[in-house]
Amino acid sequence: MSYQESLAALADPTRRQVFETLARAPGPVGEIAKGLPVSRPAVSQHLKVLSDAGLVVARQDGTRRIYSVDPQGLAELRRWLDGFWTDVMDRFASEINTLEPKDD
Amino acid sequence: MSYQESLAALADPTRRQVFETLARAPGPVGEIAKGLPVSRPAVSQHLKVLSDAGLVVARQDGTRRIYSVDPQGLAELRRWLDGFWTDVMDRFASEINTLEPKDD
DNA sequence: CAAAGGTGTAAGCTATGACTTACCGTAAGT
DNA sequence: ACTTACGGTAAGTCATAGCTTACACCTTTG
Repeated sequence: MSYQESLAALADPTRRQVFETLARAPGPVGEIAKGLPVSRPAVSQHLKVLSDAGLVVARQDGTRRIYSVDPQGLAELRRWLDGFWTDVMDRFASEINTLEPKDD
Repeated sequence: MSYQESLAALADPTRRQVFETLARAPGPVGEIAKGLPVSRPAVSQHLKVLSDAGLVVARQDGTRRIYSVDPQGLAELRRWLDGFWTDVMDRFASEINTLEPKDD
C-alpha cells in the first residue's frame, strides 16, 4: 500500500479497465470479466494486485465477492503526485529567476 | 503523450528515479547515470521513454544533452487523476445515500 | 448430502521490457 | 585533421508480468 504500488497497478491497460469498471459501479468478478477481453481468472489476478495496492476492496455476498473502489489507494497516489507537482513548479520558478534575474 | 504513457513511464522504479533526479536538478545523461545503479545506455533508454511521454525535454549543449522535467506530462496525469478522483467520490456519496436513505 | 454457482490459486506458456556490451555519430579541443 | 568526450542506437540476454487451462474451495440450493 504505497503510491508506487498504485502507480504500477494502474499502469497496465486491462487492469486499469478493471478499475474503471469498478469506478462506474461495484460488481462481482464474473460480471467484470464479461465486459473485458480476458478470462475470469485473469480478472481475479488483476483484482488481487489492485487490492494489494489499496485501490479496491471486496465484500462477500453469498458465493460472490462484490468488489468496489477503495479511495485510499487513489488518495495516496494523488498526494504523491501533488507533492511532485509543486516541487516541479517551484524548481521551474526558481530556474526562470536564475535565467532572468530582473526581479522587479 | 497521454496520461497512459506517463503512468506506464513512471511505473518503473529506476525510470522514476531518473525522473526524480531531474526534478531536483536538470543535468546531462552521464551525470544522471552516475547516481544510479545502471549503465549510461540504460539511462538513455529511460530518457527516451520519459521524453515520449512528455515528462522530460532535452536541450543541446555542445556535445552534451541537458535534460529537464517537462510539466506537461505531469499535468496530463494530474488532470486524469483528479477527474477520476471526483468520479470515485461522487459514486461514494451516492452509494452511501442509497444504503442510508435518510436524506435529512 | 449431493449438485451447482462463483471464485481464488497453481502450473505453464509467451511476449515484453529492462539491462548489458559494442558500435557509430557528432561536437569541441589541440 | 586527429583525438577525445558525450550520447544515441543495435543486438542479444534474462527476468518478469500477463494470460490461459485445470483444479480446489466454499456457499447456497434442491
